[in-house]
Amino acid sequence: MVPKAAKEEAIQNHLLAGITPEELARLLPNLQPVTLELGKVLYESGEKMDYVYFPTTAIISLLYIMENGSTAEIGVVGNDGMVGIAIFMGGDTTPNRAVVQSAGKTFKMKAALMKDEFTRGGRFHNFCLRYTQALITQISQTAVCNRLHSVDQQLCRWLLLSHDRLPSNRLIMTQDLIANMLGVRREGITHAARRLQKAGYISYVRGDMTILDRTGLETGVCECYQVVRTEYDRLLG
Amino acid sequence: MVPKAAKEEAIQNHLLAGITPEELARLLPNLQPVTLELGKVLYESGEKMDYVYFPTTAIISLLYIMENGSTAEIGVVGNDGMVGIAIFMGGDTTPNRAVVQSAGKTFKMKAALMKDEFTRGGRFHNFCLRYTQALITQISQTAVCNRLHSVDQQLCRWLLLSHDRLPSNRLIMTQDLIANMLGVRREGITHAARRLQKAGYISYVRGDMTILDRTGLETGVCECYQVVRTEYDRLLG
DNA sequence: GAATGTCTGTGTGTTGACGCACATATAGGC
DNA sequence: GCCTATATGTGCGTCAACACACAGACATTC
Repeated sequence: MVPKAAKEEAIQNHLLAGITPEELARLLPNLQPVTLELGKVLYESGEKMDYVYFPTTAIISLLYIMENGSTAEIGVVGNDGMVGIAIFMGGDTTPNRAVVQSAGKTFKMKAALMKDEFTRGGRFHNFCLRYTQALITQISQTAVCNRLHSVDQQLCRWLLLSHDRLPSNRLIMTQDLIANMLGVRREGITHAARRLQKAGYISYVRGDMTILDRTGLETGVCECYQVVRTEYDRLLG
Repeated sequence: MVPKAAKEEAIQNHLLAGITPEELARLLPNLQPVTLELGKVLYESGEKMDYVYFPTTAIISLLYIMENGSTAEIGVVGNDGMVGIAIFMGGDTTPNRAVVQSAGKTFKMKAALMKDEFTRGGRFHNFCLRYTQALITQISQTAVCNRLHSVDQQLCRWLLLSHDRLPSNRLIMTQDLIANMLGVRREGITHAARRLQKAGYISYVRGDMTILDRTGLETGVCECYQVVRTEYDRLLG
């Protein structure tokens, strides 16, 4: 039996909300709710993926880890999508780490079941592919932004992308961790965050950040944010 | 009738070379050979794609164009892949421009025929998806490289990625154009290229560059190149 | 061979981000 | 309350890349 509450919770994830009732009915018994703590690693680079994850309130960051240990984020996944696209794309692994950026809930499903449902075709298949294209846009825009924009702009972009995937205005995260995500120095984030706080857009105390004025953040962001946002809406809206 | 010569030429493209004989036989009558000049734009950002392109000797660059006109490359496609993945991913467009970086030959095919063959499933379907995953890795690594590495390292990476997709050691391309691809200043490329020439790795005269010592370039490159190379081999090798 | 346009080399000053060092502030355990 | 670990603020020297300016080299055209 599938309790109705599980369905209500599952469709907080936009992909699960968008598929047909028949598809959802097939998937629901296989979706296991999991609560993820900050910092939990879902996949290690090159590691075979056993599960696909559909976040509802958690946010997952996709990171590349350099040989010297420095890191850079290539994309972020929340209730807009799924973690583990390599499972149906055919590669089974990626050279990235998937790590929990904001604690919360997800549903996980066995990789084999994911492949089965994907190969049935149908709307689920199409949704997975369209989501993948949206993710490609996000990664592309990260590349562009890393090349051409300032740390200030990138912090705004990152905060807005996170906020879009967050159930509240609070983000539990130290400046040191944000710096690791963006691949910049911790001091760089301190400077940028102070400016945003002085402007009244955010407030923060020791790893507890609150977004006070989204519109303000949007004035400080580069065009990259809107490009990604528009593309997600176009492909999955 | 499909002349045998056309088949010989088509399978210079690795995707076309890897699919089943039946699939190739179905596609061949629909593949039109096209010779592309340097600078030719295949798709504009947001423009509906009418054709998918399978390069054999040409190289296509995927660029993002900022509102202020500055540009940055997010990926490069040669005989290893195809241009126009948005056609089968379902989005039909992308926010990027596809422009010819190195003149040469491609085969093009109507978007509708591409979709038909893709939805048949089979090895072609799987190859398209695996190629897409490889491209994601390339874009991801571009993001990482843009964040963490020097112009010198990035030029080496770019030259090696291009050389892998080139039928010869010659690359017809001015420093100004390379700068636009990498999203850096022309002078930055001048400096980096001079160092590589002094080291004997390359030689160049007014937009005519020759790669003399690949192994040398590999000593100057960051790990990003090898990550991408390995992933292409794993997924499509 | 003169004129023009394009490509490459070089200099100067500026700036954004880095690396390092250390000061201050808060939370939590004992 | 004290201690320690962690988080944030700040200063300073360095450096890579930037913007701008212009000189020289080569190619093409007439």
